[in-house]
Amino acid sequence: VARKQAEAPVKERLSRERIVDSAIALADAEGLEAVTIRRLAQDQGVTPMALYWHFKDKDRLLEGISERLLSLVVRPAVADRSEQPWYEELRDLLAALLAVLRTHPATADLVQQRVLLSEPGLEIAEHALRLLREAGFGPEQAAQLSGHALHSIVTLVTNEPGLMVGEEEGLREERIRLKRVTFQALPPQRFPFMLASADAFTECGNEPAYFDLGLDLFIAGVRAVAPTAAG
Amino acid sequence: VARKQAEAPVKERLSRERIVDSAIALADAEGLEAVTIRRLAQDQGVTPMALYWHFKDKDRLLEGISERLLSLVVRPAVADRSEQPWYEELRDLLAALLAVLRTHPATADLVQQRVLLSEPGLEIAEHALRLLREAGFGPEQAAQLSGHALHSIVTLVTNEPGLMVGEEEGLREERIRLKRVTFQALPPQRFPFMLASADAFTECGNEPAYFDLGLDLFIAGVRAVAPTAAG
DNA sequence: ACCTGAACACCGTTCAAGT
DNA sequence: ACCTGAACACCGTTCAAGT
Repeated sequence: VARKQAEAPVKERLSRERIVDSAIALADAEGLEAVTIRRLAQDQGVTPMALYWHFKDKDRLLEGISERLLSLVVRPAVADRSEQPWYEELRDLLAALLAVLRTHPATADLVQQRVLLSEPGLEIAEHALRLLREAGFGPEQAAQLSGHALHSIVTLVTNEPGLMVGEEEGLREERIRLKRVTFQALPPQRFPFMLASADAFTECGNEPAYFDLGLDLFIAGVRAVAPTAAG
Repeated sequence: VARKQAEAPVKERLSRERIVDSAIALADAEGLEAVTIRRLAQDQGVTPMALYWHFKDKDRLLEGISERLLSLVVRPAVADRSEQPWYEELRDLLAALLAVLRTHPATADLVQQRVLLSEPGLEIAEHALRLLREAGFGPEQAAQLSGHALHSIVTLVTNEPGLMVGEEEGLREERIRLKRVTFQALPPQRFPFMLASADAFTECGNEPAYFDLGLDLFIAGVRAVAPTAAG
């Protein structure tokens, strides 16, 4: 049997799994725009066209990434309704998704656009729909709200202030400083509230509070527009 | 003075305004991915590098598009608080933004990422912040919620079911039909709720209701998490 | 001030061919 | 079954040069 090489470009066999693995790692390290067919091939020590044997085209590869990440989501168990209302289970479901996406922020947008194209994504959607129907929403509203739920989570991850995936070491502080300076240069009489919030736009002071407010906002909204008094 | 040509590639002078005009028109017609430096140059009957005189790089051009669209937003007048609560004015503000973005759905994501980089964008943000502060939120929460507000609007526009920018004439029906078939092929015992919502995922039955629910959801959420009893 | 020409370093993808 | 080589039609961008 072939011995595993010690150094960088490990040359086992290529496979869908290996490609998706390295694609996610690359996105985490350098951002989604670094994930190109040619770059992945290079990292695997292989010709770009080799990837086309395993994926029809780049879009299918991105689908593969999305599927993998969604499969990592640990959905909450179906709760006993006498112990936990629908909106708490919904919050747990969204929190589970949030936990995965926070680990791979660069891929969040990717996942969002492809949830309904993979089994694990469909299962999450089905779960959300079930809870929303329980809340009294019709099929159309439940569909729309499940989409908004997903999008709220993605927004939280991708728009966290001060976060920027695939950034050079040490550049972060400089970028934040520069952004802060830009904001503070705004005319105070015209933009007093922007100035007051300048810090909050440039850096996330309190991560747990940030994510909690995001989840609360969505859950509170759904409960408020829910038809049943149960909400 | 030079007479205006009747036929397609109108050859007046190039300018930032003309470039932005044609970029928006192109995005509307064929989607944002069609908006390339080279394509824009070709449509203007000019060399690609000609554009670099007017814009430092493509990112600045996209900023120009964003600024233009945000300048089209007609913000509501500052209301008398005894007649209109803060959340109604906020809803009007978001509805004004929504109206513009619905006209150019392909550019919605673009605008979202660049609001704080243009004067008109900053004015909209300032307006939203003022209302949120009135509601009792602190600078950090107001900043975060203004971001969510914007993102909710963009989501509504870009994720409207059945909508897809820059699509060939007549391909829409075929694509929707195919999507519907895919959904209906799901195993009914595992995805009963997905099946029940299949139509809602593929096509928007009721546009006004769709947009109203989206706005209601956000406004209700903000009111619910607002610190003051006034909400 | 405004635009061109030629070149560079990238993309995704096809197609025929190798083993 | 799995991968390579060569080619095509695209990108954004730089740099020197023209008028």
